[in-house]
Amino acid sequence: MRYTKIPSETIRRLPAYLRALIFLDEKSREYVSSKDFSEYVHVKSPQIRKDFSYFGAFGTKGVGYRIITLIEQIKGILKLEKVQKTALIGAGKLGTAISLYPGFKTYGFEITAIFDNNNNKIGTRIGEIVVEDCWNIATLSDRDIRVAIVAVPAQSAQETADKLVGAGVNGILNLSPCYLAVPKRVKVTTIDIAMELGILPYYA
Amino acid sequence: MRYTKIPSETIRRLPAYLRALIFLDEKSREYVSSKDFSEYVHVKSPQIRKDFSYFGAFGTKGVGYRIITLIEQIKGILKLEKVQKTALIGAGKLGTAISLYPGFKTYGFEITAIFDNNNNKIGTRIGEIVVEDCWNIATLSDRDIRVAIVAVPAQSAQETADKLVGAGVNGILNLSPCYLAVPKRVKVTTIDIAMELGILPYYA
DNA sequence: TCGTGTGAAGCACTTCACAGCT
DNA sequence: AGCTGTGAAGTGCTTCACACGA
Repeated sequence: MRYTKIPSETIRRLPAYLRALIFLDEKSREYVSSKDFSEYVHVKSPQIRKDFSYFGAFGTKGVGYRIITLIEQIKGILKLEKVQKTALIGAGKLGTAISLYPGFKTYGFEITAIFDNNNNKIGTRIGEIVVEDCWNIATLSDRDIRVAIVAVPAQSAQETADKLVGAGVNGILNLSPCYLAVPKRVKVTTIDIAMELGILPYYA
Repeated sequence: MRYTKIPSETIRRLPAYLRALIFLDEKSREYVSSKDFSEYVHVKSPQIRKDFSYFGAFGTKGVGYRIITLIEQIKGILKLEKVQKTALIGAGKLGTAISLYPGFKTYGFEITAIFDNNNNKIGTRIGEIVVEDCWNIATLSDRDIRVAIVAVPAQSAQETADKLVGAGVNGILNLSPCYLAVPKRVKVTTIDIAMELGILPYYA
């Protein structure tokens, strides 16, 4: 099956797989079977085997999958082998919280630039990074930054996205509760915390 | 089709539909056609009609759907008619940012209690709410709070979830990068910002 | 014996296309 | 003429079940 297109649903599961695999690797485990792994990621075992089979067979029958090999494979598919420099736009409460969140390096992301509109914030430090004026976003193309996190108020989100697109960014994680219009070459993922809350009462 | 089970994929789209409908309502629009609405929510028009048909036919042929009626229908299905009191656990940077986020009331959520472990934070105010000790989580059952947002470090997330479950909470929005084990009656939605970033390079 | 790898079957959601109402 | 509502067809993901290898 190595040459078959990987289903998008499989791709969606890969980051969760990766997180669990890194966790297992840190526990010094060498192999994991699809049945055991199922407990960690809450995906049924035939699904896991099917998913792994899409990127080539390399499990050992009777034993399971080698964890380091899986990590390498998944990082390869998701293009996370090398560190991805990431920009953060918005140095408000949410932006600051995010910039200090340690989980990014699990996936190879590193926030290397922070931008804000507010003159009171420009020039201050968050962690070790000096907050820059949003007009500097245009310089991202020269700084090898292709991924950005947008944590600005909804009314300035589209304007920010336009600047990012102009600077050659091709992946945006949007934390504003609004849709962003971007060219097809740019992938946007929007997380609206309030909207995610919205489905809970239905299931309760 | 009124009596058919609504597909879970349709349910997932409803919060986004609701957000767009409220936006249109605020613009004083009365009707919207599936074709127009498609532009706002980026779902194809036959899909929108299908989705709406699951909760009973009430569009007007040649005209479209009455926006207020749609809002009522969707709020009814998602059980968002009345205000949902919501607890926030974790008064750190992320928790504070969330508590000040104005978007919750769009969906009828209102944060009415905040908890933290840190003695320096207990007793202080965030907005108008006094931060309580986490041991008080047990009192939620008497306070008509059934939904909670978990914004604590990963290592204390499971412990927090256990307390919430014990207090009768049946919906948890988990912002920690870890899986929470809960009884079947409890619905958990986990948002891991770093993990969401993880799929961007693949598409870029 | 245990666990992978995979064709085939099953299932669920999406898209189509058009009848029918306004 | 315009747009809804919906069976039917299409599509793609999930699950099954078992042959095969360690």
